[in-house]
Amino acid sequence: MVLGPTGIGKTSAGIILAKEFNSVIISADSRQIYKEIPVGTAAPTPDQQVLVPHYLIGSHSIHDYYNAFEFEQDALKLSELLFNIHDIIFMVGGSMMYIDAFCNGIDDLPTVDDQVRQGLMEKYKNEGIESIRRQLKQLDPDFYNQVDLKNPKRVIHAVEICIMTGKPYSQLRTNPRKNRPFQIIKIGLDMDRGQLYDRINQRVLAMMDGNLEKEAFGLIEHQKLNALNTVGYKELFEYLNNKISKEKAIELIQRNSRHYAKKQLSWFRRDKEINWFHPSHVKEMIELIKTSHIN
RNA sequence: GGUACCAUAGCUCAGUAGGUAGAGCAACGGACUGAAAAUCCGUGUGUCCCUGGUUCGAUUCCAGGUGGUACCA
Repeated sequence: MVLGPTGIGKTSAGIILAKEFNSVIISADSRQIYKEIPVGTAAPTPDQQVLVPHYLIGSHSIHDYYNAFEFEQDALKLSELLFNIHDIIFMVGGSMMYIDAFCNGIDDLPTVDDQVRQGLMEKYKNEGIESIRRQLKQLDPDFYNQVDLKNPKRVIHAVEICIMTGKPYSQLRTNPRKNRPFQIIKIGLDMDRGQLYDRINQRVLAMMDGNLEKEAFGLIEHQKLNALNTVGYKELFEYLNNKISKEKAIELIQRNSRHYAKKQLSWFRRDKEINWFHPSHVKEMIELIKTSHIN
């Protein structure tokens, strides 16, 4: 498992490692999985994918419904197949919740019906969060006491699950720690924060020199899709809708990418199983894999 | 060279009728169970340019210095 903040160089480090072990890569990236947005997500290029076979890159459409549970299922199925051929396989990505679902498992909850979600969204818009909170307090007082009541998504989702199952959401949250039939070695990539931010800022400029604007322009009719509520696209849609200048959009993409990197580091920091490396220290990573790998 | 104005947080700037200071942005820290590149919460981080003077006390007043800007030469 190679993880780390956006822009740190997971893709190239992962390719070097996978080549070294003559192996393959399963991506753990909630946005590179969509085939329509390779530029803004800095997905591995066709050239890179020739060097090492990649899975779950561009395998889905922005119109598909996808989530962490489905990722867990897809990635587990793939790994089962691939372990028949390879002794070691690599997972490379930075989507925290996807990685967590793959490593530790995630509760099997029903997919939320579109009508239920739409109905609650309407209620939220018209009556405000307080009304959803009251509903949650009634349906699941336990969860009401532990949830972040200021976070609409959390509150709404809990109510959704209560409605879908007819049971309190808190009863369905078992916080699983599933055992996997394979060993997981976690390699985290990190570097000086200022250098990382420089890399991120420059990568955004490189994307703009590339085809990011064209990519976003081509998707403008789908701008409401969740898959496009993504750094790089939401800002460009603002620009293409004449809400902000192009320069402002670029600044915002850079800033939001930095914020995202910080958030990823904040999440990964509390996982004590992660072995941290500078992205250039590939030899040390190989050494770690060789010494900790149990046949 | 002369005159005027300015110098406070990473940046742009407020302010203190003399009691060591605060906004916006940036930054930093955190939460996280099917939307997660999402969503949400928290935190001022400071030789108030330097050296003297007045004062119980100076970032604030005074003098000189340094740097910047504008105008005049």
